[in-house]
Amino acid sequence: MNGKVSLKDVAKYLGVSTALVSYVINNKEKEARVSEKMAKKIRSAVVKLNYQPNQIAKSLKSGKTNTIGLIVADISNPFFSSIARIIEDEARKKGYVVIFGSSDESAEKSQSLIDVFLNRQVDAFIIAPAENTEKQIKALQETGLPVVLIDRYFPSIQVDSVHIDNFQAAYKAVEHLINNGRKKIAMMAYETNLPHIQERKRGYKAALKAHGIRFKKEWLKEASYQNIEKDVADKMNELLFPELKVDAFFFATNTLAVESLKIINQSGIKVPDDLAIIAFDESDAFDFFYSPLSYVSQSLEDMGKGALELVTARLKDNTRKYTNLIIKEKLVLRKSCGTIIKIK
Amino acid sequence: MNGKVSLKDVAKYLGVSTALVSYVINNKEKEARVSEKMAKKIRSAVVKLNYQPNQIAKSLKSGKTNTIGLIVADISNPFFSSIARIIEDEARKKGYVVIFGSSDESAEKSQSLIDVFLNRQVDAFIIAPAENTEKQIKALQETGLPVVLIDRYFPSIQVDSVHIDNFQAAYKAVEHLINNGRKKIAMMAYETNLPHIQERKRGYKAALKAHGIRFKKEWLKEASYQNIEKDVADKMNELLFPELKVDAFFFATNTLAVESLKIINQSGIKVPDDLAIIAFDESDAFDFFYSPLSYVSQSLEDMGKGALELVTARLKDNTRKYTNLIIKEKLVLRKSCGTIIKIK
DNA sequence: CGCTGTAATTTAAACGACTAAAATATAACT
DNA sequence: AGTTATATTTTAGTCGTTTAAATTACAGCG
Repeated sequence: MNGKVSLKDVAKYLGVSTALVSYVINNKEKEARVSEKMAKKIRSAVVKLNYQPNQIAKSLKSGKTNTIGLIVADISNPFFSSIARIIEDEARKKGYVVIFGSSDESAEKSQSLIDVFLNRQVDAFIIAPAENTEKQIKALQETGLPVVLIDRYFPSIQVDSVHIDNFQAAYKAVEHLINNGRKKIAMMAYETNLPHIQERKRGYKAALKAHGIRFKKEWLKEASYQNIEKDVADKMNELLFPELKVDAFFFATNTLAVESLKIINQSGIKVPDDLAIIAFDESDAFDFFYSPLSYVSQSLEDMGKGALELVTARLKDNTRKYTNLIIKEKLVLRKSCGTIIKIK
Repeated sequence: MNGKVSLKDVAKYLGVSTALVSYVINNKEKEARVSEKMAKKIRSAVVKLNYQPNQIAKSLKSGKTNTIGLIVADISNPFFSSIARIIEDEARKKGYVVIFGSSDESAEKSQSLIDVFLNRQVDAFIIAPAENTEKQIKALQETGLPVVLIDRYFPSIQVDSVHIDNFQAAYKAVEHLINNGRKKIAMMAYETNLPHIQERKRGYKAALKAHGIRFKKEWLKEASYQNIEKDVADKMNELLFPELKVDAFFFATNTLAVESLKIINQSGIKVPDDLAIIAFDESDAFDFFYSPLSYVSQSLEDMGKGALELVTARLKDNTRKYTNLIIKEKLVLRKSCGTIIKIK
């Protein structure tokens, strides 16, 4: 049946000890002073028997599984699956395998995933943390395992992370709307205390203020992650009906944007004439919306590669100081903002 | 540092043997006749010391890793990441963890992923197989591990699989175009011998034939996966310029459709007036294209759940006969086909 | 008190690899 | 031949768990 060939089988086949075979397989012949011809014999037996080392056994001995645990909000969201793809590629290049899980923005699921991965003895974690998981992350770090946060972060704890400057990105996006002559600018965000969203809100408000626009409470709409479809519809409608109360919209994430665009599409409102739009992240929907969306683009490649680098750096030296790798964002401008109205 | 508590630690703490602790932890007190009060003592020590079993060690002993290897063409494609999400959820419910990899439609990458996963001792494979990997799949099966193919399949080998009836789905899609009065219907497919694509082509041709339309070779366009952007652009242009040579298009996958829509968007061609469209799978792009696309929808939920069921069924009984689980597809009709012209 | 039967616990081997240390073989010198 | 040095190979313990088999403890009984 399961003709799994073990080290012992190879040794038995040749009538030698397993130690010899192990040395040769791991290219330790020099240190272990294995004779040339024995090494040759072993190598050919390994090929002939098609011996494949059992990683589980190796892991037990070495304490290393060469596995990275990846936790994101939802792997089916293209933003995360694209990152996952990059992390997967980079990880494999370095001999790692990735196991993944989706937290659905729930602290409980997050903890349960962490526990499962811990029991599986992953060597490191890459996490886009959910709300209220600071303590989890802190505790996880105290196990001594490398933990790298992506996309989101917690200023309150010392931990490696990769993310953009969300304040600045939001500021620039909103400023662009203002420079295009918009004065009543709404924002759709998540109802969350996650710092990256808070920063985006802060950037939004700061841009308004810097340009002498008085922020109005009713401009800032927040949807809950668990109930996004209904929430977005309700909140959007508050601003769109009975009459359009704003002249621009800033969407804090791609999902929020996509959901909102559905409402806008049904509403008869004209983008960018009646309403200018700028969003966060990317989506096929942004390209195919009748007035292609401007958006803040984050380099997922930089994020994924950065995360892997931080992981490997810490695996090498767990005493190094924590790094917040800030990747740069980019404003991609298209039709949805209208043309720039020069401000003298 | 890594204050990992082992069975032995718990045993030492209580001054008993590891066997006792193991029995209690695994709820084998009855069979092993562990005394009530010893069981209680052990349980509380386990809690107090926060003992977490080392899955690696368990796996070595049991030969089971409770891990499923998932191989798809590209995890960043929403079609696959959505399936991955469902498989992940189902797997975790059953105590499994998922490790994944993207083959990029390359037989070599596929083999290398299989090898990596084999060495990791995964308990089962779920694979959307790449072109020319029949032998790999066959060989993999011969190891005795459960293998379930999703989305794609190989009639030439006996293996569990979950997929739609691609012939029928394509047939119905194309027939719908014909019923809407279209007569010159093109298809964009992949340049591949993968049976599911072949079936879609066969369905396309059969539908034409059944309705008395003579298939023209130049209507069937094929793009290579590796060079999709350029290929799609070139092939589309052949049919769109200098003048539009067809009145409808059938796209064999979501990616092909999205790439093609980009060309159509630039071309000034009107959908559905000049050109009717029907596609496969789903995409945000289909919803936001100015003339929302009709498409063949596959239930990814059924596919993912079905795959897990086949896996677990075979884990239970490896002698059961192979099952091809055919899930049903659904034609979602929207603007891109125009209105139905009744055929008396 | 010695015997027996059952209850409770421990021992020890095993999973498959790695590796320090011990053992043996071979060669090189007196 | 005996000694020593060097080359080569084997032994045995370990990682953390499981579990069949062996051992020990204890209660009941004549």
